This record gives sequence, C-alpha cells and structure tokens, in this order.
Amino acid sequence: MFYTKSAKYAIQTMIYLAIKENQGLVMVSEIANAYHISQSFLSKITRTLRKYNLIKSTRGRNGGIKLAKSKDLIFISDILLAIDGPESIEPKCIFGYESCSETQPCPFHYRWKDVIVQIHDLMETETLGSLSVDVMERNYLPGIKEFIPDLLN
Amino acid sequence: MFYTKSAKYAIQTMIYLAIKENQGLVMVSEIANAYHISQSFLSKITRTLRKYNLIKSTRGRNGGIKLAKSKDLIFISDILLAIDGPESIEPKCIFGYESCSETQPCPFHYRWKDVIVQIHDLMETETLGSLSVDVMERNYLPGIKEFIPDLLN
DNA sequence: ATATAAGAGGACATAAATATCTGAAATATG
DNA sequence: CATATTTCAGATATTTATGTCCTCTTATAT
Repeated sequence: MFYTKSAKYAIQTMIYLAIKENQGLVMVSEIANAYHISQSFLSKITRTLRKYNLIKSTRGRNGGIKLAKSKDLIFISDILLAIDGPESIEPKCIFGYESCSETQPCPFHYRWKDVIVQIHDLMETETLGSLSVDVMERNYLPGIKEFIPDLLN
Repeated sequence: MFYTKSAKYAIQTMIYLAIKENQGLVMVSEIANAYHISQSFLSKITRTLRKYNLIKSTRGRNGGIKLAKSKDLIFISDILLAIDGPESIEPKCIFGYESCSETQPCPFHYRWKDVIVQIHDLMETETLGSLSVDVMERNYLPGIKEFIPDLLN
C-alpha cells in the first residue's frame, strides 16, 4: 500500500540479519527461503543494500551477508532510502499537484502533511535494534513464526 | 507516493465537477485539457466513476458528465474505493506480512495502525464539498491556478 | 434524415516494478 | 590445483500501471 515490495523484502531481510547479528554470515538463500522470496530477486536487493553500506557481503563458500554496522545505528528510513529512493521519503502532494508546497498549499496540504510527518518520524527514529527486539519478544507467542521463520530451529 | 495517478486524476476531476456543480454537464475533454491529462485516459477513469455512481454521464452533442449526487455527500474515500479498489483503503501491514493482524501484530503494527487510521478518518470525513470550497478560496491567491485551471476564465 | 458532438469500449503501446535465468568472480576445502 | 559453494552482475521475462488510438453507440441540432 505504501512502500514497494522490494522495500518490504529489504526490511524483512535486515530484521533477519539483526536477529542473527552475532552468528556471522547469513546466506541470501536462507533468508529467501525463510520469507518465501525468490532468491534471485532478493539477491538484487541485497546488492543494493550493500551499495548503500547497510550490509557487508562475502563471496564464495561459507560466504553470506551481515549488517555493516550495529543494528542500533540503522534506521528504517535508511533502508527505505536505499531501496525505494529519495522520492519515497519526500512528502509528495497526495493529489499529485506539482506546484503544491508550503507557500502554495493544495487544499489537502496541511492535513496530509501532519500524517506524513508522523510517518517520517516513525521511520527515522525506529532502529533495526528496537524492531528486532520486538520481533524476538513476539516470537515467543504462538503463531507468529512468519516474522522470523526458522530462527528458532 | 501513496495513491495511484488514476486516483489522483479522479479526485481532480471530481473537484472540478464540484466547483462547476450548477453549470450542468462538463465535457471530459475540458477537464483533461485543464489538468493536462490524456483525454482517452481520463475517459476510462470517468467510466469507472460512473459505474460506481459517483457521476452521471450523457452522450451525444452537448453531452458531458456531472456529479451524481450532492458534493457534500461524496467522500474522498468513495473515489479512492472506486478507482484504486478496496485494497487501497484497507490498512495493510507495512512490512508485507500476510499474517499481520490485531491478534498477530507485527512489530510495527500498532505504531503503523495509528497513522493509517488517521488517513482513513481524513478520507472518510472529507467531502468533495469542503475540499472544493477550499480550492475556490485558495484560488484567489496568486499562483495557485493549477488547482482549478481555466475555471476563472 | 443526416451530420455532428459526445461518451463507451476495447485493442494496442509504453513504462515501471517484479521476477527469473545464466554466467562470472571469489573463497574455502580437499 | 580442482571443485563446490556462494555472491555479483547483467540480460531477459512477466506483470501491473499508465497511456494512446481507433471504432462504436447515443443524443442533439439543423
């Protein structure tokens, strides 16, 4: 509804990596299987994450990917920016009016802006750290395995 | 960013019709020219609006389209529903988790829900009436003609 | 009656997002 | 060194959204 599938896959992947933070390298195929994403497609996404220095990768046998920095230093907005680009983060006029701005607000401008600002704040304050802790805690409840499949095995 | 172009075109069209409410039928070509939309494409959109009983249309010479009911009885959510479908209005998990729900919330669920609910309220309380009044008022300011092009001629 | 102006409808075209395929490059292991 | 494994890279395919074009149908004016 709001972000691309690619961005969602990326966030899922990063959460997975955050949870496995101190278990070394994780294979892209493992993550792809866990979330039922095509391996080739996820590979493309992880390459982008690497370009933006959000993950590090190692080729070859026993290779894989891992977070490039502490999970507490990675914000959701970083991921969205890398995958969906700067446009996805910038607030755009909901009606598509090109000239809509602070000085030339469209009728919906201020009401819409309130919402957008909230979303931004959410994405820019939330870290992979806090999210993954949340995921881990919830995972102890039944029926929520989808969020971190196979992590408990 | 959030809705399809089609939905935006539809809203622009409906605002146009609301402003010209008591001027009888308006040609689709007039609206298309005003907003620089392809006439054929807008024609498709207006057909959908008609299916959903948001506008009435008359064929033939001197034909055109007009609102099907009072502008105060048409909500923005009605338009979004018609053009983008029910999925666009239903709140979906921001991470794309299929099983995310009230009983199985994903880590972002509640924080995200707050925002979504706000947007829904916005769309379901805002009518074409209030929006178009807003547009008319703002139009007296300079440089905002884009919103209702040619209406002042 | 006929010409004309308008929306209706469908076929086709383009663009962007999503997904798949194939091979190259890097690395560990025997 | 040879081989298996794993990511990297780019070409290609599919799907969905967007946009264009042409013809049909309907209503009105003359």
